[in-house]
Amino acid sequence: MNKGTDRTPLTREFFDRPVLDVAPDLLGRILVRSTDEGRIELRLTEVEAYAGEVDPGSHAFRGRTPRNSVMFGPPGHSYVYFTYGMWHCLNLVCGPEGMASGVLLRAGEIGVGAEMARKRRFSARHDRELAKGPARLATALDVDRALDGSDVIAGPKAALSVLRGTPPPRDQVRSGPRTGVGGDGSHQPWRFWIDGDPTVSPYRAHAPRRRST
DNA sequence: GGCGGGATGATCT
DNA sequence: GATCATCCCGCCA
Repeated sequence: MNKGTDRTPLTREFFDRPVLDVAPDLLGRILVRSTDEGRIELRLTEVEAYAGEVDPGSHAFRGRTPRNSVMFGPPGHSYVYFTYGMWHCLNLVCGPEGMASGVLLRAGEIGVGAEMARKRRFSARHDRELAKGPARLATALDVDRALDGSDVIAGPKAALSVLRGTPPPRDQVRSGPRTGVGGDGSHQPWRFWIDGDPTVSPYRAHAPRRRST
């Protein structure tokens, strides 16, 4: 990790903005996960924006449910969901409150605590694959539903927090369609990543699963 | 390295 | 009962 990285936690105001402002601005920030075993730090390299109840790709599209209720609460909190029967994904809720918008954290580079991440991600061949993909990121950082609703601006001692880090130059930020989102939500360029970064997950077009016969 | 397909279960209609 | 913001393995090149 760069010397001179800004280790100040992000503020509530940072998250209390429209999701399309917050999402690209999260690139290069440092996500800190603290557990009994130690600390893992990850530099965010890929994210996706989900624009609340107006976005067909969003869990909040059909309104508030017990699972997604955190998305409707104050910005600066984590929303963790369980999917495909096996995996967790980590999101950060953005403002304004009640909009139910969030940013899916899709990939990052582990700078501190790689040993712990390797233990949890034993099948990864290279360190750049430890958090390449949203479920891998959550697995590497030991994130599950127990962390749903965590306040991420409480400082680096909290279970989950985000520090200012070092955002990339504007011309290194790319955007494109979101991964795995079909239907009306598929054409918005709401996926953001750092150009050329080896930890960015490969794009896969949305492919409807075959009907079982 | 690039694919096809199976695994697996909470959630919501 | 369909959907799901996925990953990994095995196979082929």
